[in-house]
Amino acid sequence: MPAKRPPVPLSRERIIEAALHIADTQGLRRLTMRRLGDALQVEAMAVYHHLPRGKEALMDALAEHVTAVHVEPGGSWQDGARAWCRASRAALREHPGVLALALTKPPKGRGAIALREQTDQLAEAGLPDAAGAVRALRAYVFGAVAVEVQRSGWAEPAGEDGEPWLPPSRGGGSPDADADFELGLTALLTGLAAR
Amino acid sequence: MPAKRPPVPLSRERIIEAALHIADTQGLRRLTMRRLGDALQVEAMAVYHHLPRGKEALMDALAEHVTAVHVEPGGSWQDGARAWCRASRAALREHPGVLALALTKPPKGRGAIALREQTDQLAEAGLPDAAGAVRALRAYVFGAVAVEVQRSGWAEPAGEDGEPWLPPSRGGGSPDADADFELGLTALLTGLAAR
DNA sequence: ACCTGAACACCGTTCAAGT
DNA sequence: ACCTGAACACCGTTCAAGT
Repeated sequence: MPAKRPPVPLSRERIIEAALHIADTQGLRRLTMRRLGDALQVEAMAVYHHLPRGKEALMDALAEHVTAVHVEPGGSWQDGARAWCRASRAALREHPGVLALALTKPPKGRGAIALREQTDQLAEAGLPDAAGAVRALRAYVFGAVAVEVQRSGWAEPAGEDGEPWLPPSRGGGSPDADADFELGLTALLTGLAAR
Repeated sequence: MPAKRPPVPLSRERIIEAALHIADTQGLRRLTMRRLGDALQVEAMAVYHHLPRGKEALMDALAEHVTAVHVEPGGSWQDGARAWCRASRAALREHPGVLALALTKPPKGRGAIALREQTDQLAEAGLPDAAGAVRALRAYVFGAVAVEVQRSGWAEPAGEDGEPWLPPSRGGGSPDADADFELGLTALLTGLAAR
């Protein structure tokens, strides 16, 4: 006979993981404290012990999770910028259910830190206006992913009534979306170099 | 003594207008059928008569409102594209409360029509891959506005407890945001011409 | 320290009923 | 045709209580 209490205790990580799964799978509007509790085999109120500000804290944590991207420093600033943009795109695409939060919530916590880190790395690699560049790169990635995810048909009725959604394709994007992204990214880097 | 019934009858337009005001002013999460009813001096249930699919239809209508942008056809395709991007940016900036919907919901209804119209206008003006161009332009505008609105501090606690929010600045953006937008737009148009 | 149960105010939506 | 009132299932959050 199984124990009534969850075998592994609750944690911030497990809560976020479960929340991401619900959002990606059923949509943000169906991510509910009670449903989240169910998924974790716990009463909804247990979540408040790990995320004291409740649902608002959960939303912040989700945006942070998908937005706090790091890459190794080496190489030219172009290499660094390219790697960071690719990684950011991948992170956002992986969790379309919380894209609205990522595009909309101002960076906080680990997300804000990652931003400063990337700015420093680009400056270190010799780029003059690193802050402006990070702004432009972020805007590029945001726009590209927003259009990609819109076109992927995510966020639509999901068939008749809440049946789960299949990710657009395994391990990356459709080849033309990838090519578009790389093309625009190269153009943007050229533009930034000419500033 | 005032009449109990609203002097001017409910309509789709008035509902959308009131909903935009609530979303821009208090945030999307506080846009509630009941609050919407209050703002319109009507019971919440009256809204369903004008938007049969209820809140889902309301969300669609809001995204549509802020997304269905038209400009006059004349001039080079560059002129047309530039005008359309400026108008789209202005429309999105005007209603930061529903930006998440606009960036996230696939175009439907008048929004989808406006997209086709703009594609046709660019093709008519001599641009080879007009569909790809509209995709790129849309991505550019989306990303730019997302970063702008994030930086404007909208969507934050709004002070202590739900006090209203002041638009970033009257009649347009901060001058450097405008300059950044124009700079990137010019670069993008150059890139599209070289395809 | 960590989780539960009951409670409260609020939410979306339905449906029959009013005018 | 247009709106209301009452009702239902569900939601976020609190708080005292259990272990």
